[in-house]
Amino acid sequence: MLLPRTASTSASVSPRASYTRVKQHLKDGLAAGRWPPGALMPSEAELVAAFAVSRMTVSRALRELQAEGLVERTQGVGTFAAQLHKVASRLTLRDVHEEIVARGHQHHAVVHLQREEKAPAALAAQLGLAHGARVFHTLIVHFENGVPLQCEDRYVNPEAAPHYLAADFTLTTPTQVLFQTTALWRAQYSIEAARPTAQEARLLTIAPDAPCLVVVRRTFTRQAPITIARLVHPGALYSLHGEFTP
Amino acid sequence: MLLPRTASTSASVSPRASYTRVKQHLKDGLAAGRWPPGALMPSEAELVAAFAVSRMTVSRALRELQAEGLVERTQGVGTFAAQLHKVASRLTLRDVHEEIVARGHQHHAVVHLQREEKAPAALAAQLGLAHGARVFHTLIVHFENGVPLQCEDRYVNPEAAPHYLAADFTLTTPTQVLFQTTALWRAQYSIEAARPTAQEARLLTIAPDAPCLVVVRRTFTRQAPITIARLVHPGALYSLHGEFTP
DNA sequence: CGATGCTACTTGTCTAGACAGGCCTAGGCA
DNA sequence: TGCCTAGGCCTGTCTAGACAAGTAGCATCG
Repeated sequence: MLLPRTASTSASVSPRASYTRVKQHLKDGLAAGRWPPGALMPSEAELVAAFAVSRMTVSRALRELQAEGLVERTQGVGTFAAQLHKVASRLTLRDVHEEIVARGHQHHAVVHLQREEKAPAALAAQLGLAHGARVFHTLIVHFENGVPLQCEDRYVNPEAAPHYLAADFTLTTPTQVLFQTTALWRAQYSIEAARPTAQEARLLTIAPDAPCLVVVRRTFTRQAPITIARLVHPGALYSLHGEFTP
Repeated sequence: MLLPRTASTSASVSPRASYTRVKQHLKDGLAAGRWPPGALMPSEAELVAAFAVSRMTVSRALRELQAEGLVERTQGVGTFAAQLHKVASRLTLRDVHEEIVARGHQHHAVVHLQREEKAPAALAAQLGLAHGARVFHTLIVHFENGVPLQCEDRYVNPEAAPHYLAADFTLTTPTQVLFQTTALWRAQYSIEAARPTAQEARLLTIAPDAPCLVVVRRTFTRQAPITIARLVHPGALYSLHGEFTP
């Protein structure tokens, strides 16, 4: 059976993959408001007839739209246009070093602390360690083109990354070291605005009452916590950006 | 051909869907570090033999792992374990009202401004309007259990949502109105820490130098901008949270 | 009138093939 | 030695069917 190659709907490029054509047709309709949120969309059988392709092909197109959050499907009932705002905004956090390099700028780091400590009670509990256990502690300031951009205060579970302290953090970043040596399973984080501590203000050379963007990130293997990091950025210099397209 | 139903790998529940079993087996291996980032993973043919399923089935499993960012695939070469930190953290922004209700708290809003204005030059440019065109402007403070949580300063393109001003924003939120009446195509936003303006500090009843979390969000249909919103939250009360699991 | 079962329609999963096209390497040829 | 081609392996896409399982409406039976 020959491909129809009709380029029926949008006059733009028609990718050769059939499932892509079906997806694009449905996306176009959704963007044009042809199916308002909650409306019943064409069934697989109807799309099979309309596009002259096999059911596996339209099934794949619909399944991918479902994974992207654009449609909702219920077995025995049908496919429905989704409530878009539920997925409207997603944000990706990256490693500082990567971020700075991606902007084409220079990155360097100053290590203020790199040692083993006895964990305070609260921290030990968060890292799932025994009371009074020992933890690795690093305090590093990251610079973009010579300007302090991030103060990284990090505690690491020695069981998860026994050789963490051996790394040279002027050449690599804690994130890179930890991702190479541990198998990440789960990550949690919070983002908030706050004043820096006195020490952080000094290290970042900012005023003590300057607003800062504080990201606290916790990562875990499947069994145990790996690390807790507090990342403080001067509010005047740093912002997180994100974008979303269906 | 009968299903093997061997429950070979993990002793946990074995979902009946074959592609899920294949996926889970590979996820387990990745979580256990069997394939460090960049390592070559089993080919489709090997998995077909190992699981006694068809190639479409393992292909689906691998394609979904790729979509989740856990593996990278190259035609003619093979499938490789991904560098996890690139996808490690995603964050979802939600509508204030939904967020407060989801916490089981009371939400109410006070409308300080709801009118048509002549757009300043910079704003008109951002909304893709002619110089001196008219825009809709609302200024609303959202309360959680009586405490001011968000100051929402929003400009709306009248062409995208002609009836925006007719809504009663003590009963609904601008986000809800706009999502019901427009077809969203693209959203952009930035998050940063900053001081509030004098007016914002007064409306939120916080100190003028209190750190605030400021989210600026722009949304677009395929043709034109819909709205620009500045959402200001007291840093002491508000934080964004996110989680990631493979 | 109410409960029950039948039926049509829907999505979910799976198979056993097929062809296309990218990548790499071994072997042949100049 | 250097180039070049032919396989072999890999992923990417697709087909025409099949059975499973969930839903909703309708007809029938008690």
